Amino acid sequence: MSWTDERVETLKKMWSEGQSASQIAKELGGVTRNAVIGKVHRLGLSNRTAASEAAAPAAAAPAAKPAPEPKPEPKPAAAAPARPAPKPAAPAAAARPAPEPAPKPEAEPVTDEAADEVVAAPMRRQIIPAGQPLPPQPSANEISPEALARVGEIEKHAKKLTLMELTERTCKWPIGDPATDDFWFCGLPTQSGKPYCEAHVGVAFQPMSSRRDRRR
DNA sequence: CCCTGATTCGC
DNA sequence: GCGAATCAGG
Repeated sequence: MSWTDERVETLKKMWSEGQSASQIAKELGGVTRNAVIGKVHRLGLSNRTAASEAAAPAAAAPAAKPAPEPKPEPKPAAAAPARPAPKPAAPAAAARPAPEPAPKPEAEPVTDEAADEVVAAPMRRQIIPAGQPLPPQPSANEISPEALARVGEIEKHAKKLTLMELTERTCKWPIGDPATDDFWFCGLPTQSGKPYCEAHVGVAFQPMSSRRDRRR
């Protein structure tokens, strides 16, 4: 596989959308995340709004180099992308990982004002309607209130992954209405071997006894 | 252990 | 230019 214009375009798009290198690699196919990262750097579009600031936040600093070499390499590097903001074309198009949106609502959700605190994260996920009544969940009326309560709680922290973002270790519990944009997968860490996170395993797999005992 | 991105360097 | 290997952080 080579970097055709088309593939590069996809790369640029996804990278600017905040997709991880591995996700982009999967999407493109035929390349590893290393290849993607390598290309990203070669394209000079490395820093995309301080993604993880883990390493090399000041990599762009030209003077940061001790430069023991006799020849001081120019090193373009920076180029200051200064994107004019990625046009919020589609409202709920891509699922943004949203660092820490909700403070922690107590009981009733729904109240979700756009607490626009302009800090370091420019790309804030559009929080749309919110608090929709959950679509019919499997056997919801036969599940222990405790389990349901836990699900309700953890779903507030759901990572809201799209179908493509699911991996073997992300909870595949669907949330919302598949017919609309208001749909995502839980995405929290799976219970190990299970397809769901702990809370969702609780509602997905019920002990027989539990079901019988609560027979009406 | 899973994941991230960054960097190096032989090809 | 490319990307595996490696590094480093979460």
